[in-house]
Amino acid sequence: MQYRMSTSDVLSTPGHLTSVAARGFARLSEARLKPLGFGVGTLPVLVALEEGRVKTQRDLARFARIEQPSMAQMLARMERDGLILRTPDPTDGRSSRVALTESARARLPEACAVLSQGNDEALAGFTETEAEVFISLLKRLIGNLDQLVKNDVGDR
Amino acid sequence: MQYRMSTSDVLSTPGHLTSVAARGFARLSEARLKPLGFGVGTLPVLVALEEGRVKTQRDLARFARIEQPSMAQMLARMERDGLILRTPDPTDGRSSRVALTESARARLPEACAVLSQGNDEALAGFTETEAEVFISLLKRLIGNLDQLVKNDVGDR
DNA sequence: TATTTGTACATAGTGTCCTATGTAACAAGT
DNA sequence: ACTTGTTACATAGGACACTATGTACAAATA
Repeated sequence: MQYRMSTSDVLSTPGHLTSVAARGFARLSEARLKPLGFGVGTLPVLVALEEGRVKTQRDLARFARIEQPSMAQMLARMERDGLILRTPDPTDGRSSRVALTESARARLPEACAVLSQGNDEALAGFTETEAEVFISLLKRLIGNLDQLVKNDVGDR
Repeated sequence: MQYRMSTSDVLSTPGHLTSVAARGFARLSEARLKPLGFGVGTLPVLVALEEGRVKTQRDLARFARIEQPSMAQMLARMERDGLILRTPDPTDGRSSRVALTESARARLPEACAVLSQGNDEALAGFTETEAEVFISLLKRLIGNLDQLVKNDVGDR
């Protein structure tokens, strides 16, 4: 389309704007979750584990949409911080079963409330429809990006 | 609003979705900029410097919307990689003037084209209006987040 | 059964961003 | 001129993500 990109343009790019928005969310959530002893990246893992449907590192990574090494590192931090426990899987010698600690389980509802609250505040001034449209467009965008990344990066 | 957050909910949260989208953009751009010798985070800096209006670390940080230490680290990497040069500011002993190297300036237009192309592809299937609406909602969201972060984190 | 292929995880190294804190230079007010 | 406050940057340390690569176990196949 446009082979030239000026100062004003870069800042209005979807790529840059989503980055700014994501970092805003992260900073806010970080600040609010810290008193509860959680980090931003841990929440998807905690919620997935709470229901007990997901137990392995592989499934957690797919659920949270991060790569396997990122999840490995995340679980290491979470284990260090007493949020999870890992026990060897009896049926598969390569794998571990991940479980929430009682302490983490106890604090989780509060964290979810805080996060939910933050999302609502971030959407202040949005009508119900606007919020829905925004989410729907975001999901379509993500679908496109998934395809592009798959082709470009040569994943899987 | 809702004090309970189930497995399905977390994934549809604006916070999580923007994070996924931002990482998708980053991975894609990363892969495409790498052959040109640029990283994702460098582009805002390069574009700002190209026009010559912004020269100091402080202004670059404000422009790219990252914190000062992040920009310091970024400039260090860019200097290491031969993208920029720093010369002491004659009028202010604390500050440095940052300038593009010729090599970086030469490769910049190609990088901008690549980035612009990626943004277009990410918006595939979006009507013109949808794209505009999306950007506009994103900006409003960012405005809200800025306020929230300012209050919560206690910036400045 | 032996070999090959695939899967789950670990490790190493890096990029990008953050907060917290220190230091040196400038600017203002007394 | 001197103190005080502000500003620009540096440094330390950590979170969270990625790619690239190695290893051990499982599954499939010859």
